[in-house]
Amino acid sequence: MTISLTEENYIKAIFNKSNSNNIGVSTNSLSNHLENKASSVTDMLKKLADKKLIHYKKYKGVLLTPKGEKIAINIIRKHRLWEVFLMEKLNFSWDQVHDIAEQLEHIKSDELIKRLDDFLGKPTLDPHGDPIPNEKGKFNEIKSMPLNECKILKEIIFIGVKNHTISFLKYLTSIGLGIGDRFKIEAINNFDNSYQIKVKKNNLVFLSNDLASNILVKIRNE
Amino acid sequence: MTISLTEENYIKAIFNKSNSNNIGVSTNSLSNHLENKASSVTDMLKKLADKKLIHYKKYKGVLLTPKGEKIAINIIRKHRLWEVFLMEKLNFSWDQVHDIAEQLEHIKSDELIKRLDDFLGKPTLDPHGDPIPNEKGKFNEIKSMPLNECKILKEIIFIGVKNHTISFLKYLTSIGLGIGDRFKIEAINNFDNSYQIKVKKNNLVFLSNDLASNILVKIRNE
DNA sequence: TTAAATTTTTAGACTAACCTAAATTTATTT
DNA sequence: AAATAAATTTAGGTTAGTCTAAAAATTTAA
Repeated sequence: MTISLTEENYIKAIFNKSNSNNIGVSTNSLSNHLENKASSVTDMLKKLADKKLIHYKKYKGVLLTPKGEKIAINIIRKHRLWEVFLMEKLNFSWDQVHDIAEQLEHIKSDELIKRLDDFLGKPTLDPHGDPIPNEKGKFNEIKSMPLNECKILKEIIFIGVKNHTISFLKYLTSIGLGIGDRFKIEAINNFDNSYQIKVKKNNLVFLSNDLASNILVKIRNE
Repeated sequence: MTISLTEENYIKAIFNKSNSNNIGVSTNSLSNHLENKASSVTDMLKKLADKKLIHYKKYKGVLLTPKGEKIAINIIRKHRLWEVFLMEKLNFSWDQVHDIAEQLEHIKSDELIKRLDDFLGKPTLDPHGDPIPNEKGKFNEIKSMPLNECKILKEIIFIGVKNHTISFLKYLTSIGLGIGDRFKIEAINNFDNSYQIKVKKNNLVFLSNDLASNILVKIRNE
């Protein structure tokens, strides 16, 4: 069974919009995410259901079947491996890699991905701090938390972001924050729950609570 | 102006089928090459002509405009750079790279190709010995000749192939011949113009004249 | 140089993926 | 619980790229 590029994009969108609770993904949310009309989504959902890639009941939203999920995870694996390649080997900055990886993720060759994975040293995290599933589709979850859930003045490691927009990534770069960086929470302002942090030898940086909620961190030595 | 993947493949096909003489490429030869029907080719030729990518007169065959040629050469550049990547960095063998490069060549990002080129050390030949055009579309031609035009018993360097079929490439590999290898013409049999060559310390290898005509070589120290 | 063969184009259809507008179902208010 | 609003689906069209079958142009051969 062949899966078209468009079908792959729908499957990926359904995966990304799925919550851990088993609520079906709505037609409208897919339509927004894919930037097309709800009626187009309905058409495609019927097609994907025929192919047994999704569970679909009219008006009731949609969930991936195990088969569909396997495909989704494989696309994500490819996307993230290519992102690592683009940053580590071609020196792209982390805000440039997404659009290119969006194209590369559709290249069809299992052998290519196996060799790319080896070439990159079998990475488990992509440049945005997101986990890269292994060949079997297993994610190596690392326990992380949004920065705004840290209520103690401690040394922190920045391991990922929740918000993947380019403007956000550029902003982090501008204040000197990159994946893997260590920083210290110097103060938490109790009037608005904003943060003051110190990255290496840089000056204090002010982060709103909202901003902090989009930064994923791990507490050192844990 | 956006150019679809299908349009890119037609442009590439027209480029490949164009002779140095200015004879237009026929509808049928494109139809054979692209493995679709002549009527489909006609439809697409009209579209490409509207976009000023080809010169097309009904029943008279087709030639690329400078604009079309530029696009063709850029696709070829991308294809060959990816082939180098696949062989040099991912250790694919030369008979495996073509199909994957056929997909990668359509990835759209000038910045990606610039950086890939740097990463590979700005190569001028691909793994099949074909020249890689530079950013400006200029081919760095090297003078080569088919082996069957060498009539002297000399040291030779194998720099490319004319026949790119996988079976041929595999055959060459099986007799120990790879791009860049040096070998010596030990004998030319005048009854059938077949060749006997010696690759490094290997035994003598017999090559029919037909086979020799598909092997491109350069005479050493020239 | 006319007839036959071949090549190419036209005409009309099909599928995938999209659209708009209208109809239907589900959710929210009052 | 009925009325209204929102979400979703259906119906009918569009475009890109393909197809088959028939018509037209070109080439080859007698």
